[in-house]
Amino acid sequence: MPEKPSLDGIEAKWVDAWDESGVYHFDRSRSREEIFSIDTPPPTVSGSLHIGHVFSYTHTDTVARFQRMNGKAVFYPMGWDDNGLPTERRVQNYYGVRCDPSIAYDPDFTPPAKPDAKRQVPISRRNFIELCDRLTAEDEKVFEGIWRTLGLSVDWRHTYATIDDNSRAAAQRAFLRNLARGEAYMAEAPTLWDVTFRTAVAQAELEDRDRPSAYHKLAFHRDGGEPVLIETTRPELLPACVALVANPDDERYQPLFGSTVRTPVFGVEVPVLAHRLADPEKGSGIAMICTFGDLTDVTWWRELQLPTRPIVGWDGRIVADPPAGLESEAGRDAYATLAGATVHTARERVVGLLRESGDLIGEPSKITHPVKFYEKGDKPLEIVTTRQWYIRNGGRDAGVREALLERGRELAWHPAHMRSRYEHWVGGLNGDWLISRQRFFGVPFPVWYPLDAEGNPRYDEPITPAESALPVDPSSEAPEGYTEAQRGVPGGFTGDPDVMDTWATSSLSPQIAAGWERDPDLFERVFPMDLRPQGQDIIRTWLFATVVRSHFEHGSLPWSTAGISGWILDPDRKKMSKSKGNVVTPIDLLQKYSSDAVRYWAASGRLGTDTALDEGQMKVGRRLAIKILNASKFALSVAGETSVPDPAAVTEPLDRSMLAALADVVEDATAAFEGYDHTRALERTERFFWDLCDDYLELVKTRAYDTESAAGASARAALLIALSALHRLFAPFLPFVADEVWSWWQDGSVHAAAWPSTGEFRAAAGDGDPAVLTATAEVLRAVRKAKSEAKLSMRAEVDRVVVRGKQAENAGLSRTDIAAAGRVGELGFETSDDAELRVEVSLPEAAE
RNA sequence: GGGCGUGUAGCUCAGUUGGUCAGAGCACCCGCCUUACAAGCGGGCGGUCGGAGGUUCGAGUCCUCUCGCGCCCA
Repeated sequence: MPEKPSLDGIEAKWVDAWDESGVYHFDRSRSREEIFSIDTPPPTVSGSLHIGHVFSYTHTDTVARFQRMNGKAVFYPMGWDDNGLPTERRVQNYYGVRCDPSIAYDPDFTPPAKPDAKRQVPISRRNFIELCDRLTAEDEKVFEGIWRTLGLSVDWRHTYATIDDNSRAAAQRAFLRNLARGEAYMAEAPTLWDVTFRTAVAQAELEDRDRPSAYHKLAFHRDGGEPVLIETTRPELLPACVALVANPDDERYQPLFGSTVRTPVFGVEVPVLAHRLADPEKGSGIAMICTFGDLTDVTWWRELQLPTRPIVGWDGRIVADPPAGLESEAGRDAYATLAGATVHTARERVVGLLRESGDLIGEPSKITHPVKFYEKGDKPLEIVTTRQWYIRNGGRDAGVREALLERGRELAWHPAHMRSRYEHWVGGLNGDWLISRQRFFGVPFPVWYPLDAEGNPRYDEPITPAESALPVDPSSEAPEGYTEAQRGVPGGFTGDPDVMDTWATSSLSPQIAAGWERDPDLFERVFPMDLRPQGQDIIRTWLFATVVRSHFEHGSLPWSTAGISGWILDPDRKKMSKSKGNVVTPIDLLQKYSSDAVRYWAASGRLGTDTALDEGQMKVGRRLAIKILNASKFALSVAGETSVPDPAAVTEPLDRSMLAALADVVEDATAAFEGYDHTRALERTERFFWDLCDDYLELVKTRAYDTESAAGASARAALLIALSALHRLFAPFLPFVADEVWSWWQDGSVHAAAWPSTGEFRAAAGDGDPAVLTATAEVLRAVRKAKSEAKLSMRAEVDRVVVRGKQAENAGLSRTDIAAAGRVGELGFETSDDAELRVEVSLPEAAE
């Protein structure tokens, strides 16, 4: 026990000690009932950890530590999400390379010594992935160091990365099984498309942003009648117009239904149709349908069975050839002026053409409206018809949707109201999950296509590998029965060029961590997992996708409980996010206040509750940690460092009272943890501890020094029992200081000790009544108050104290302690019917 | 526009199923070197619970409306 306990260096000391002792190692010999498994969120390693990570990962760690002490073997792995676009960018910049899937693998490749971002060296996908592996391995070390410093009780032998061999194999295996069962399919369909990244994006990655735009009023012509006026924000899509549409109940347009009109400038004849989604209140009540301006166009196109006349290409530019149906010479000439232009330029040109022809009615009226963006993109999404892979998710199938909603109801949510986010998302899906991305760094689809005699891929006859061959890279490996020489030649084969969406891999995190099909023994023991901790922002993505995969593959939930952490708000109560630039990194805070202190702040935030970054709370945590050091040192120095206190020695009513109160705290804290309310467990423990220091410790100080009497032995035994409980109760929250003080008088780590059981303390408390301590402390407080008001030292003598009221008897049970702690000469107790305890304090004449 | 959440002392937050529920910590003020802790200890000031109705013997605690804030979805 140190002379002057301190928090300095406590993190390094215990991080090393825990690593050496392996106290957090998962014991895989235990059966499923004795295991608590956690599907830890894999943080994105291409970014940096921020204080929000510390917040939610601390929540999980308190649960892990509680469960471990509660007798469970805790399976607590850590993953790194290095798969996807953010890493792709980071590797490009870091090494000065870029991925070109057409290049062959070079086993001897070394990256440029001096990376030049402007002259990136093209390399094969396999080389690129190797660099990703190399860089992320370094990044992961940094992350692991921070997590260890924070005190996460992860078993560092169980880590995975979403791009490593096991993850790629798992993602490909799951996909092949989805494919075999018909849960995955390829389709050529209108797809939301980011023109910057030139990739498809999924519904879950969309984001609405308000953008300035303008309604343009256009005149469509018809033979022998007034022109039909429509309003559109996208006049450049006029050549892609396939119909006009109005609401079937709209009397203004009923006469036109079934007739045709001609588009201005381009002179294409299109039908006027009726559809319920046409809003009579919007604009003129009649709209043009283009292929494709927005998702409503896609609905109309599908339901009204309209032709496809796309004009926007993968690069976001107007394609060279005019669409079918645009046949007039004037129309083709007009179109020629648009070919190759960006959407923006095309709009200006079409408006110009409309002005010339007189078909633009009035001036465009400016508006602001929400436009769909890829969440990582900065140009509006276009809709392009492409061939993509999908996984069914209930977006087009009521049966699957209902089954997934039922899974959501099976899951225990903390807090419970988070379930509604899941339900709304699942209920609002409007299509299946698009999982293919036209990117390089990700898990490739394990699929090849035979080429016919003309060299065209036979998409309907995909070639798949055996599961034992996984992971495969179809861009650098030939399928079974083919040689590399047959790649890309007629009669040969071609690899699927796409990679899977990151979520298609991370949605398998429980399977990846649990050794699905790789370590069946482990899988049996930990899956389905107990807890999925995560943020509320990714319920619709990560949580939902994980449920989908598990539902199809295992016919079960992937875990029984979801614990959803809230946001971290900056001091101005704004959500902390990279894009807002208000992100705080944790390192400085950990150093300034200590890891325990930062954890204290984090643990003060309940699941699902947004919490402000509050250094004041960290200060409080630091003080608590220091107080635990000091109080423990004091108690141990008075009571001796006997590691096995004798409950039978606790005979004094005050001591038994304290232990009875402690038993209540243990009961409460245990129940709170079991209900995923870690904050309540902390609050109860902390409250008890401060009261113990302020009142009980002061009351028994003198008595505890008395080594002659049974009363002294009673105090010392009670102190040790309380200390033993408190060290363990604080362990999930303040693991460093808890193990430090535990080590002063106990063998082994507190983190391997048994969680305090209520019975243990009820037995020691015997007939103890918490009211005794409460009443006694109240008397002591009254004495202090009198001294404080008289501006006296707490050591000042008191002539006489008289206590009256119902509780006087309780307080009287510890009269010698009151006399000693308050330095009271004469002490009188009068039990009366007064509910209130009244304390009269007579100070020496001189002081009054 | 819809959904979910939230609004309690200057600040950060507790307040189970309606009846000592008006609390804690921080901050502030006044004291105290009391041999575990002065990065300590003791004491005190401070809000009628966003607003308006309603149910009830009784409502931060239930209902309705309303205002503000956050997030998600349109």
